[in-house]
Amino acid sequence: MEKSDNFFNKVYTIVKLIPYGRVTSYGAIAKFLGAAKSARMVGWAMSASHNNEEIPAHRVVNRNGLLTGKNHFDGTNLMQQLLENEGAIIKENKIQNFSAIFWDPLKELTT
DNA sequence: ATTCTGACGTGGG
DNA sequence: CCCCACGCCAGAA
Repeated sequence: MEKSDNFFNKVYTIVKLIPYGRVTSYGAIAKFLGAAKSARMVGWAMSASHNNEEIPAHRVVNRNGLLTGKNHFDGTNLMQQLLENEGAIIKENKIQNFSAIFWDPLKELTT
């Protein structure tokens, strides 16, 4: 049934490529896929990733470094704990050192 | 078909 | 950095 969900596959690939202790934003992935205007679709695909393989969705946050999707995880602060476990500083669902651990596929993945 | 909402982004203040 | 308004694409009611 893999009609043309190529978009999803790409998102999963990028997220799975995110190194340990690193995070990226939906917009960065969306732009990398050429759908910068559809950053929402990235998050939408992420919701589907929940049913797919083990995708480190906790490493994907919005451009503000805010854990917008933490509400979609199993627990209440599961996403935050995972990120903190990787060395991220989170306060009130916000990554303090976001700019420090930010991983841009357009910059790091492509050269 | 119409309307709302949503794991978002950008621009202006 | 935070808040407000608008734009975008897709799915659900």
